[in-house]
Amino acid sequence: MALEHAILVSLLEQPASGYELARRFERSIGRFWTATHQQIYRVLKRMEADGWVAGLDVGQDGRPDKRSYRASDAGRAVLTEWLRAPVQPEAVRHDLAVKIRGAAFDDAAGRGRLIDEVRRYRATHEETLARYLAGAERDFPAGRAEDTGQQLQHVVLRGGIAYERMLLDWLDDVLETLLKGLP
Amino acid sequence: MALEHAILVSLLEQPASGYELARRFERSIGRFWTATHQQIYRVLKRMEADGWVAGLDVGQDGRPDKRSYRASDAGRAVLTEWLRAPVQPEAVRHDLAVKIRGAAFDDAAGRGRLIDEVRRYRATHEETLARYLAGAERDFPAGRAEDTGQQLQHVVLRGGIAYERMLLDWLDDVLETLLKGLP
DNA sequence: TCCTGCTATGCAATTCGTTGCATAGCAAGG
DNA sequence: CCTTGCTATGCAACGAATTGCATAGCAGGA
Repeated sequence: MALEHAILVSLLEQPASGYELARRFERSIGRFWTATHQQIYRVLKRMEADGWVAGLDVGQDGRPDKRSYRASDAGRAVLTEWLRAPVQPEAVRHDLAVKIRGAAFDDAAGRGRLIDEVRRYRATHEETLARYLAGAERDFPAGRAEDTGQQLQHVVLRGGIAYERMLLDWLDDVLETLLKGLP
Repeated sequence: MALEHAILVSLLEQPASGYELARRFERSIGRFWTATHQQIYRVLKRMEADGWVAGLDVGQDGRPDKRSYRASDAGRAVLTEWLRAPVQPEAVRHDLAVKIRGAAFDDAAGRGRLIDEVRRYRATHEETLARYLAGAERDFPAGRAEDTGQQLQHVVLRGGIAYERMLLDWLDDVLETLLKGLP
Protein backbone atom coordinates (compact mmCIF):
# COMPACT_ATOMS: atom_id res chain seq x y z
CA MET A 1 0.00 0.00 0.00
CA ALA A 2 2.05 2.94 -1.12
CA LEU A 3 1.44 4.04 -4.68
CA GLU A 4 -1.11 6.31 -3.02
CA HIS A 5 1.62 7.88 -0.95
CA ALA A 6 3.98 8.41 -3.86
CA ILE A 7 1.11 10.11 -5.72
CA LEU A 8 0.31 12.30 -2.74
CA VAL A 9 3.92 13.48 -2.48
CA SER A 10 4.00 14.23 -6.18
CA LEU A 11 0.70 16.13 -6.07
CA LEU A 12 1.81 18.12 -3.04
CA GLU A 13 4.96 19.10 -4.87
CA GLN A 14 2.81 20.12 -7.84
CA PRO A 15 -0.83 19.41 -8.81
CA ALA A 16 -1.16 17.30 -11.95
CA SER A 17 -3.42 15.19 -14.15
CA GLY A 18 -3.15 11.42 -14.33
CA TYR A 19 -1.26 11.72 -17.56
CA GLU A 20 1.21 14.19 -16.13
CA LEU A 21 1.71 11.95 -13.10
CA ALA A 22 2.44 9.03 -15.37
CA ARG A 23 5.10 11.11 -17.12
CA ARG A 24 6.61 12.13 -13.80
CA PHE A 25 6.72 8.50 -12.76
CA GLU A 26 8.74 7.85 -15.89
CA ARG A 27 11.11 10.61 -14.90
CA SER A 28 11.83 11.93 -11.45
CA ILE A 29 9.58 9.93 -9.12
CA GLY A 30 10.20 6.86 -11.26
CA ARG A 31 13.74 6.79 -9.92
CA PHE A 32 12.31 5.18 -6.81
CA TRP A 33 8.74 4.27 -7.63
CA THR A 34 7.49 2.89 -10.93
CA ALA A 35 3.85 2.86 -12.05
CA THR A 36 1.95 2.65 -15.32
CA HIS A 37 -0.77 5.04 -16.37
CA GLN A 38 -3.50 2.46 -15.79
CA GLN A 39 -2.45 1.97 -12.21
CA ILE A 40 -2.32 5.71 -11.69
CA TYR A 41 -5.77 6.39 -13.17
CA ARG A 42 -7.34 3.62 -11.14
CA VAL A 43 -5.74 4.71 -7.90
CA LEU A 44 -6.57 8.38 -8.54
CA LYS A 45 -10.26 7.48 -8.86
CA ARG A 46 -10.20 5.63 -5.61
CA MET A 47 -8.32 8.42 -3.91
CA GLU A 48 -10.84 10.95 -5.14
CA ALA A 49 -13.71 8.79 -3.91
CA ASP A 50 -11.98 8.62 -0.53
CA GLY A 51 -11.47 12.37 -0.51
CA TRP A 52 -7.68 12.23 -0.52
CA VAL A 53 -7.43 14.30 -3.69
CA ALA A 54 -9.71 16.80 -5.43
CA GLY A 55 -10.14 16.63 -9.18
CA LEU A 56 -10.92 19.55 -11.45
CA ASP A 57 -11.69 19.40 -15.16
CA VAL A 58 -9.47 21.75 -17.12
CA GLY A 59 -10.19 22.69 -20.73
CA GLN A 60 -7.14 23.16 -22.90
CA ASP A 61 -6.50 24.78 -26.26
CA GLY A 62 -5.33 22.48 -28.98
CA ARG A 63 -5.36 19.33 -26.91
CA PRO A 64 -7.89 17.18 -25.07
CA ASP A 65 -9.33 18.29 -21.76
CA LYS A 66 -7.63 16.93 -18.71
CA ARG A 67 -8.59 16.31 -15.12
CA SER A 68 -6.18 18.00 -12.77
CA TYR A 69 -5.77 16.75 -9.21
CA ARG A 70 -4.48 18.33 -6.06
CA ALA A 71 -3.98 16.72 -2.65
CA SER A 72 -6.67 17.55 -0.07
CA ASP A 73 -6.16 18.16 3.63
CA ALA A 74 -7.41 14.63 4.24
CA GLY A 75 -4.82 13.31 1.77
CA ARG A 76 -2.13 15.28 3.49
CA ALA A 77 -3.18 13.78 6.81
CA VAL A 78 -3.02 10.28 5.34
CA LEU A 79 0.44 11.00 4.03
CA THR A 80 1.64 12.38 7.36
CA GLU A 81 0.41 9.30 9.16
CA TRP A 82 2.26 7.08 6.73
CA LEU A 83 5.43 9.18 6.98
CA ARG A 84 5.55 8.57 10.70
CA ALA A 85 5.07 4.81 10.43
CA PRO A 86 8.05 2.45 10.29
CA VAL A 87 9.77 2.05 6.93
CA GLN A 88 8.85 -1.33 5.45
CA PRO A 89 11.66 -3.50 4.10
CA GLU A 90 11.91 -3.23 0.35
CA ALA A 91 10.88 -5.97 -2.06
CA VAL A 92 14.02 -6.48 -4.11
CA ARG A 93 13.87 -7.93 -7.61
CA HIS A 94 17.18 -7.92 -9.30
CA ASP A 95 16.98 -9.82 -12.57
CA LEU A 96 20.61 -9.43 -13.41
CA ALA A 97 21.92 -10.93 -10.18
CA VAL A 98 19.79 -14.03 -10.79
CA LYS A 99 21.12 -14.28 -14.32
CA ILE A 100 24.71 -13.98 -13.19
CA ARG A 101 24.35 -16.83 -10.74
CA GLY A 102 22.41 -18.74 -13.37
CA ALA A 103 25.30 -18.36 -15.80
CA ALA A 104 27.04 -21.17 -13.92
CA PHE A 105 24.50 -23.50 -15.54
CA ASP A 106 24.90 -22.28 -19.09
CA ASP A 107 27.77 -22.91 -21.50
CA ALA A 108 30.45 -20.53 -22.77
CA ALA A 109 28.20 -19.36 -25.62
CA GLY A 110 25.47 -18.46 -23.14
CA ARG A 111 27.91 -16.59 -20.97
CA GLY A 112 29.09 -14.72 -24.06
CA ARG A 113 25.54 -13.57 -24.66
CA LEU A 114 25.22 -12.55 -21.05
CA ILE A 115 28.35 -10.43 -21.36
CA ASP A 116 26.74 -8.59 -24.26
CA GLU A 117 23.65 -8.05 -22.16
CA VAL A 118 25.64 -6.74 -19.23
CA ARG A 119 27.38 -4.29 -21.54
CA ARG A 120 24.08 -3.09 -22.93
CA TYR A 121 22.67 -2.78 -19.44
CA ARG A 122 25.75 -0.87 -18.33
CA ALA A 123 25.32 1.57 -21.19
CA THR A 124 21.73 2.35 -20.19
CA HIS A 125 22.87 3.08 -16.65
CA GLU A 126 25.66 5.30 -17.88
CA GLU A 127 22.97 7.32 -19.61
CA THR A 128 20.90 7.35 -16.45
CA LEU A 129 23.82 8.69 -14.45
CA ALA A 130 24.48 11.38 -17.05
CA ARG A 131 20.81 12.39 -16.89
CA TYR A 132 20.90 12.61 -13.10
CA LEU A 133 24.09 14.66 -13.14
CA ALA A 134 22.62 17.04 -15.70
CA GLY A 135 19.47 17.35 -13.60
CA ALA A 136 21.50 18.04 -10.47
CA GLU A 137 23.45 20.79 -12.19
CA ARG A 138 20.29 22.30 -13.62
CA ASP A 139 18.10 22.13 -10.52
CA PHE A 140 20.66 22.36 -7.72
CA PRO A 141 23.65 24.41 -8.85
CA ALA A 142 26.44 24.72 -6.29
CA GLY A 143 26.35 27.69 -3.99
CA ARG A 144 22.66 28.49 -4.28
CA ALA A 145 20.47 28.48 -1.18
CA GLU A 146 17.83 25.75 -1.13
CA ASP A 147 14.53 25.66 0.71
CA THR A 148 13.33 22.61 2.63
CA GLY A 149 11.70 20.91 -0.32
CA GLN A 150 14.70 21.47 -2.53
CA GLN A 151 17.12 20.15 0.06
CA LEU A 152 15.06 16.99 0.36
CA GLN A 153 14.71 16.52 -3.37
CA HIS A 154 18.42 17.13 -3.70
CA VAL A 155 19.44 14.52 -1.15
CA VAL A 156 17.21 11.96 -2.87
CA LEU A 157 18.82 12.79 -6.19
CA ARG A 158 22.26 12.39 -4.63
CA GLY A 159 21.10 8.94 -3.58
CA GLY A 160 20.21 8.12 -7.18
CA ILE A 161 23.61 9.32 -8.33
CA ALA A 162 25.41 7.29 -5.67
CA TYR A 163 23.40 4.23 -6.66
CA GLU A 164 24.23 4.55 -10.34
CA ARG A 165 27.93 5.04 -9.65
CA MET A 166 28.00 2.01 -7.38
CA LEU A 167 26.17 -0.01 -10.00
CA LEU A 168 28.56 0.96 -12.80
CA ASP A 169 31.56 0.00 -10.68
CA TRP A 170 29.97 -3.31 -9.83
CA LEU A 171 29.12 -4.01 -13.47
CA ASP A 172 32.80 -3.51 -14.31
CA ASP A 173 33.59 -6.09 -11.65
CA VAL A 174 31.00 -8.43 -13.15
CA LEU A 175 32.40 -8.04 -16.66
CA GLU A 176 35.91 -8.67 -15.45
CA THR A 177 34.76 -11.81 -13.63
CA LEU A 178 32.87 -13.08 -16.65
CA LEU A 179 35.74 -12.31 -19.02
CA LYS A 180 38.85 -13.40 -17.23
CA GLY A 181 37.82 -16.14 -14.85
CA LEU A 182 35.53 -18.44 -16.73
CA PRO A 183 36.15 -21.20 -19.25
CA MET B 1 7.70 -13.83 -14.97
CA ALA B 2 10.84 -14.62 -13.09
CA LEU B 3 10.26 -16.18 -9.70
CA GLU B 4 10.43 -19.43 -11.66
CA HIS B 5 13.90 -18.55 -12.85
CA ALA B 6 15.17 -17.61 -9.42
CA ILE B 7 13.86 -20.95 -8.13
CA LEU B 8 15.52 -22.84 -10.96
CA VAL B 9 18.87 -21.23 -10.20
CA SER B 10 18.51 -22.05 -6.54
CA LEU B 11 17.53 -25.66 -7.24
CA LEU B 12 20.40 -26.12 -9.67
CA GLU B 13 22.80 -24.85 -7.04
CA GLN B 14 21.24 -27.32 -4.59
CA PRO B 15 17.97 -29.34 -4.59
CA ALA B 16 15.53 -28.28 -1.87
CA SER B 17 11.98 -28.45 -0.53
CA GLY B 18 9.58 -25.53 -0.68
CA TYR B 19 10.31 -24.74 2.91
CA GLU B 20 14.06 -24.76 2.39
CA LEU B 21 13.67 -22.53 -0.66
CA ALA B 22 11.66 -20.09 1.40
CA ARG B 23 14.48 -19.97 3.95
CA ARG B 24 17.02 -19.42 1.21
CA PHE B 25 14.93 -16.59 -0.14
CA GLU B 26 15.12 -15.02 3.29
CA ARG B 27 18.87 -15.35 3.21
CA SER B 28 21.12 -15.54 0.19
CA ILE B 29 18.79 -15.40 -2.81
CA GLY B 30 16.63 -12.91 -0.95
CA ARG B 31 19.35 -10.34 -1.39
CA PHE B 32 18.04 -9.85 -4.89
CA TRP B 33 14.75 -11.67 -5.09
CA THR B 34 12.15 -11.80 -2.35
CA ALA B 35 9.33 -14.33 -2.14
CA THR B 36 7.06 -15.75 0.55
CA HIS B 37 6.47 -19.42 1.15
CA GLN B 38 2.98 -19.29 -0.38
CA GLN B 39 4.33 -17.93 -3.62
CA ILE B 40 7.04 -20.56 -3.68
CA TYR B 41 4.70 -23.51 -3.01
CA ARG B 42 2.28 -22.36 -5.66
CA VAL B 43 4.95 -21.82 -8.28
CA LEU B 44 6.65 -25.12 -7.46
CA LYS B 45 3.40 -26.97 -8.13
CA ARG B 46 3.01 -25.27 -11.47
CA MET B 47 6.62 -25.93 -12.35
CA GLU B 48 6.26 -29.59 -11.48
CA ALA B 49 3.11 -29.84 -13.59
CA ASP B 50 5.05 -28.27 -16.47
CA GLY B 51 7.94 -30.66 -15.96
CA TRP B 52 10.49 -28.00 -15.04
CA VAL B 53 11.26 -29.61 -11.69
CA ALA B 54 10.90 -33.13 -10.29
CA GLY B 55 9.54 -33.61 -6.78
CA LEU B 56 10.36 -36.48 -4.47
CA ASP B 57 8.78 -37.22 -1.10
CA VAL B 58 11.39 -37.59 1.60
CA GLY B 59 10.62 -39.07 5.00
CA GLN B 60 12.50 -37.54 7.89
CA ASP B 61 13.21 -38.58 11.46
CA GLY B 62 11.82 -36.32 14.11
CA ARG B 63 10.19 -33.85 11.76
CA PRO B 64 7.44 -33.82 9.15
CA ASP B 65 8.02 -35.33 5.73
CA LYS B 66 9.06 -32.95 3.03
CA ARG B 67 8.90 -32.86 -0.72
CA SER B 68 12.30 -32.26 -2.22
CA TYR B 69 12.65 -30.76 -5.70
CA ARG B 70 15.41 -30.76 -8.24
CA ALA B 71 15.53 -28.97 -11.58
CA SER B 72 14.87 -31.17 -14.64
CA ASP B 73 16.57 -30.91 -18.03
CA ALA B 74 13.47 -29.12 -19.30
CA GLY B 75 13.77 -26.64 -16.44
CA ARG B 76 17.38 -26.09 -17.22
CA ALA B 77 16.49 -25.42 -20.85
CA VAL B 78 13.86 -22.89 -19.78
CA LEU B 79 16.44 -21.18 -17.60
CA THR B 80 19.02 -21.06 -20.36
CA GLU B 81 16.52 -19.50 -22.73
CA TRP B 82 15.72 -16.81 -20.17
CA LEU B 83 19.39 -16.18 -19.41
CA ARG B 84 19.97 -15.31 -23.05
CA ALA B 85 17.03 -12.93 -23.31
CA PRO B 86 17.47 -9.19 -22.70
CA VAL B 87 17.55 -8.03 -19.10
CA GLN B 88 14.27 -6.33 -18.25
CA PRO B 89 14.42 -2.96 -16.47
CA GLU B 90 13.86 -3.32 -12.77
CA ALA B 91 10.70 -2.23 -10.97
CA VAL B 92 12.01 0.07 -8.26
CA ARG B 93 10.06 0.67 -5.07
CA HIS B 94 11.96 2.72 -2.59
CA ASP B 95 9.75 3.62 0.34
CA LEU B 96 12.31 5.71 2.11
CA ALA B 97 12.99 8.03 -0.81
CA VAL B 98 9.27 8.78 -1.05
CA LYS B 99 9.16 9.49 2.67
CA ILE B 100 12.13 11.82 2.52
CA ARG B 101 10.55 13.91 -0.22
CA GLY B 102 7.28 13.72 1.66
CA ALA B 103 8.95 15.15 4.76
CA ALA B 104 8.71 18.56 3.12
CA PHE B 105 4.97 18.40 3.83
CA ASP B 106 5.21 17.41 7.47
CA ASP B 107 6.18 19.56 10.45
CA ALA B 108 9.32 19.50 12.56
CA ALA B 109 7.86 16.84 14.85
CA GLY B 110 7.17 14.60 11.88
CA ARG B 111 10.68 15.12 10.55
CA GLY B 112 12.00 14.22 14.00
CA ARG B 113 10.17 10.93 13.81
CA LEU B 114 11.51 10.35 10.34
CA ILE B 115 15.05 10.89 11.62
CA ASP B 116 14.47 8.15 14.19
CA GLU B 117 13.20 5.88 11.47
CA VAL B 118 16.18 6.58 9.25
CA ARG B 119 18.49 5.74 12.15
CA ARG B 120 16.67 2.48 12.79
CA TYR B 121 16.76 1.67 9.11
CA ARG B 122 20.45 2.47 9.00
CA ALA B 123 21.11 0.12 11.90
CA THR B 124 19.39 -2.78 10.12
CA HIS B 125 21.54 -2.19 7.07
CA GLU B 126 24.69 -2.04 9.17
CA GLU B 127 23.75 -5.51 10.37
CA THR B 128 23.11 -6.62 6.81
CA LEU B 129 26.53 -5.41 5.74
CA ALA B 130 28.18 -7.19 8.68
CA ARG B 131 26.35 -10.39 7.72
CA TYR B 132 27.50 -10.12 4.10
CA LEU B 133 31.08 -9.47 5.14
CA ALA B 134 31.06 -12.45 7.49
CA GLY B 135 29.58 -14.60 4.71
CA ALA B 136 32.23 -13.44 2.28
CA GLU B 137 35.02 -14.28 4.67
CA ARG B 138 33.50 -17.67 5.42
CA ASP B 139 32.61 -18.72 1.87
CA PHE B 140 35.23 -16.89 -0.17
CA PRO B 141 38.42 -16.45 1.86
CA ALA B 142 41.19 -14.56 0.09
CA GLY B 143 43.71 -16.57 -1.86
CA ARG B 144 41.64 -19.66 -2.39
CA ALA B 145 40.85 -20.85 -5.91
CA GLU B 146 37.17 -20.64 -6.89
CA ASP B 147 35.29 -22.63 -9.48
CA THR B 148 32.85 -21.03 -11.91
CA GLY B 149 29.83 -21.17 -9.64
CA GLN B 150 31.76 -19.76 -6.71
CA GLN B 151 33.19 -16.92 -8.76
CA LEU B 152 29.71 -15.96 -9.88
CA GLN B 153 28.22 -16.22 -6.39
CA HIS B 154 31.13 -14.18 -5.11
CA VAL B 155 30.69 -11.35 -7.59
CA VAL B 156 26.99 -11.15 -6.73
CA LEU B 157 27.86 -11.00 -3.04
CA ARG B 158 30.36 -8.23 -3.74
CA GLY B 159 27.47 -6.38 -5.38
CA GLY B 160 25.43 -6.73 -2.22
CA ILE B 161 28.31 -5.42 -0.15
CA ALA B 162 28.84 -2.46 -2.47
CA TYR B 163 25.14 -1.69 -2.31
CA GLU B 164 25.03 -1.73 1.47
CA ARG B 165 28.09 0.49 1.76
CA MET B 166 26.66 2.97 -0.70
CA LEU B 167 23.38 2.94 1.18
CA LEU B 168 25.01 3.59 4.56
CA ASP B 169 26.96 6.53 3.16
CA TRP B 170 23.83 7.95 1.63
CA LEU B 171 21.86 7.51 4.85
CA ASP B 172 24.53 9.57 6.62
CA ASP B 173 24.00 12.25 3.99
CA VAL B 174 20.25 12.04 4.57
CA LEU B 175 20.63 12.36 8.34
CA GLU B 176 22.92 15.33 7.98
CA THR B 177 20.46 17.01 5.64
CA LEU B 178 17.54 16.35 7.95
CA LEU B 179 19.45 17.50 11.04
CA LYS B 180 21.30 20.59 9.97
CA GLY B 181 19.35 22.08 7.13
CA LEU B 182 15.75 22.05 8.15
CA PRO B 183 13.68 24.23 10.48
C1' DT C 1 1.82 -31.57 31.37
C1' DC C 2 1.34 -27.57 29.00
C1' DC C 3 3.12 -23.97 26.27
C1' DT C 4 6.12 -22.19 22.92
C1' DG C 5 8.49 -22.57 18.78
C1' DC C 6 10.22 -24.77 14.74
C1' DT C 7 9.63 -27.64 10.53
C1' DA C 8 6.53 -28.34 6.72
C1' DT C 9 2.60 -27.61 3.69
C1' DG C 10 -1.43 -25.61 2.17
C1' DC C 11 -6.34 -22.94 1.19
C1' DA C 12 -9.09 -18.79 0.46
C1' DA C 13 -9.88 -14.08 -0.25
C1' DT C 14 -8.50 -9.93 -1.74
C1' DT C 15 -5.72 -6.60 -3.63
C1' DC C 16 -2.20 -5.24 -6.84
C1' DG C 17 0.01 -5.08 -11.27
C1' DT C 18 0.33 -6.01 -16.21
C1' DT C 19 -1.23 -6.40 -20.91
C1' DG C 20 -3.96 -5.52 -24.62
C1' DC C 21 -7.15 -2.83 -26.43
C1' DA C 22 -10.18 1.35 -27.38
C1' DT C 23 -11.35 6.13 -27.99
C1' DA C 24 -10.70 10.95 -29.39
C1' DG C 25 -8.79 15.48 -30.63
C1' DC C 26 -5.38 17.76 -32.72
C1' DA C 27 -0.60 18.83 -34.97
C1' DA C 28 2.91 18.13 -38.29
C1' DG C 29 4.77 16.26 -42.33
C1' DG C 30 4.76 13.98 -46.75
C1' DC D 1 -5.57 13.84 -47.79
C1' DC D 2 -3.48 10.43 -45.15
C1' DT D 3 -0.51 8.72 -41.85
C1' DT D 4 2.01 9.13 -37.76
C1' DG D 5 2.48 10.62 -33.22
C1' DC D 6 1.34 12.97 -29.03
C1' DT D 7 -1.92 14.27 -25.30
C1' DA D 8 -5.46 12.33 -22.44
C1' DT D 9 -8.45 8.84 -20.39
C1' DG D 10 -10.29 4.52 -19.72
C1' DC D 11 -12.16 -0.78 -19.71
C1' DA D 12 -11.57 -5.72 -19.32
C1' DA D 13 -9.13 -9.76 -18.38
C1' DC D 14 -5.74 -12.10 -16.43
C1' DG D 15 -1.99 -13.27 -13.54
C1' DA D 16 0.89 -12.17 -9.46
C1' DA D 17 1.38 -11.03 -4.70
C1' DT D 18 -0.17 -10.42 -0.04
C1' DT D 19 -2.65 -11.55 4.17
C1' DG D 20 -4.87 -14.30 7.26
C1' DC D 21 -5.76 -18.60 8.60
C1' DA D 22 -5.29 -23.76 9.26
C1' DT D 23 -3.10 -28.13 10.11
C1' DA D 24 0.22 -31.37 12.10
C1' DG D 25 4.33 -33.54 14.21
C1' DC D 26 7.78 -33.11 17.29
C1' DA D 27 11.39 -30.84 20.63
C1' DG D 28 12.52 -28.48 24.68
C1' DG D 29 11.75 -25.98 28.73
C1' DA D 30 8.89 -24.25 32.73
